[in-house]
Amino acid sequence: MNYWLIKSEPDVFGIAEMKAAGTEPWDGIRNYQARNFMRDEMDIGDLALFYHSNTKPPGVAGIAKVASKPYPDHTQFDKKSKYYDEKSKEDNPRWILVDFEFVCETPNYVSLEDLKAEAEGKLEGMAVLRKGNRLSITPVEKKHFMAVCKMGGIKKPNELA
DNA sequence: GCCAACGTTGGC
DNA sequence: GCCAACGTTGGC
Repeated sequence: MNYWLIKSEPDVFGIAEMKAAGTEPWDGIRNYQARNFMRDEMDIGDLALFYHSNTKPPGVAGIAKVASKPYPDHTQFDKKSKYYDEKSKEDNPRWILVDFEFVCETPNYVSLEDLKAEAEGKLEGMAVLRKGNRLSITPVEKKHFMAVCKMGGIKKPNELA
């Protein structure tokens, strides 16, 4: 069981859309490190902090969980998609994703500012707090995941899975 | 809208 | 395989 943080822009696909969709292929990831996490390290049932980026204020808005094994991102073959990748071949797809399933919204929104306030406390070392971090998927330590859940008002994060 | 950080591309 | 140019992310 691993824990993650996934970023999404709420103007494009936020926790509300995630809730409405139920399950959603996490497509459009075009970064090898992020792809490798999905392809190599995620398992069904892994939990993720759903983070709103590029918004005011940025922060954790909910929880999602991995709902599929890794499989090719169909948008890479779709010429009409902005994620189309002409260098990717169907018999050797470059971009791999997993589905995420809505779990819950956090009763309290945990802003980046709130997270930063614990950067030298209970969230010390958390990837999203490191300067210059742009990675859209990062691993999260269990203790950090639990701490963020508590900050978000989730009383029993152990029972989410 | 700015810009720092940093990943990717492509010439050599 | 180096590295300059370029593009993107994402906080501010």
